[in-house]
Amino acid sequence: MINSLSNMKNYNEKRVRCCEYIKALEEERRKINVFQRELPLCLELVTQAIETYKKEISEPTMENLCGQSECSEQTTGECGGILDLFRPIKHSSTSLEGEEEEVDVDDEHESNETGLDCDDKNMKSEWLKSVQLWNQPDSVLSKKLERSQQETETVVEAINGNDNGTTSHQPPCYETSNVKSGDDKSQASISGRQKMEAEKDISGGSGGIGRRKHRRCWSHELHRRFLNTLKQLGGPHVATPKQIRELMKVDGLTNDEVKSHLQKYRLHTRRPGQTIPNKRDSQTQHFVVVGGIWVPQASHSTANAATAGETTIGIYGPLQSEWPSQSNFGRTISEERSRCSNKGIIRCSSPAMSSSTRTKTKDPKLS
DNA sequence: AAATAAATAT
DNA sequence: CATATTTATT
Repeated sequence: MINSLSNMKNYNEKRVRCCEYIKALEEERRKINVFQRELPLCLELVTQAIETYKKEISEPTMENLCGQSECSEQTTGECGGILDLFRPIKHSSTSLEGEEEEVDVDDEHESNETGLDCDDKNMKSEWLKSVQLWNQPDSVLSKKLERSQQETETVVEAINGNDNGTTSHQPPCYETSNVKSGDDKSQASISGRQKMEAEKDISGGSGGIGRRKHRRCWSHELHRRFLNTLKQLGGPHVATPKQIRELMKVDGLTNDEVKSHLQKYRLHTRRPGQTIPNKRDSQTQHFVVVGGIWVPQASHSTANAATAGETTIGIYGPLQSEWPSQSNFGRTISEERSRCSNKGIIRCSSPAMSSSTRTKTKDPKLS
């Protein structure tokens, strides 16, 4: 008797929780709806989850007796139900594809990113294209929900820049808002942000205008996209910031940001490793600096390859995963420059001439 | 305190 | 648009 009673009670409780959960899920779904295009699977997942739960509470058959399964353990994460849901659906992908642009040709290489790809892999066909990538509308900071949200969040964040949740180091990503050392969630982050903005008030004084722009965080995903775009445009040296930005179709991304990133990339992107074995050609080493990098003049296609962009991997090597972790750069370039002018070495920097050459009609191939 | 990503200035 | 310099963050 008692037993059944407590069971009953138990069940009711569960039911209530389920309802709450469903509600939360629905709300969630509303939010993701915006991303319909880019996160169709997420949407689907959530939808299915909702349906499932609804079904569950509408037909209270045996589980109440068994007293376990379903929502009960949502707290501990990985509510079995949901997970189960995930599995089957997950692979179903493929359903959507198509879409307008499929900028993503690529990937021959890259993405060794251990952890985070999985999902990424599946839906990577195309992610957002006109979605707000960063500055979350801050209005709604949903954090009421646990796991399920994290799933979606993870995806978004991957793009958005903060790759927490999944693996990943902690690359210097200091977007104004979140996650520093993993503690200041929710409220803290908000106040933090506000404070920051207040402090950001450079310009000294009165106006309050002229606060510095918030830093854009180039997440892996974003960078990946950047790279792809770059590739499409024919290499870092022929691609121009504007083109890149346009091709990337990432909402909110500005020319300047792209420009800056491109600059950094160009800087970094010339790893000395392996590019110039230079052991060959023991004679005088005639070097040409092409696009800022040293290159043995001897080789036939030198300029060709370089200017043509097109997989100048030999030279720009690391178009792949990441650019050389970090090392010296920067200062060296100017030094090199000056040196070459001094020594009288031929320097044919493509960008220089390209700027004049290329105007509307970009034709890098044509030297 | 050095290193570096990003913003801004030329 | 390319580079140089400054600023901000870790």
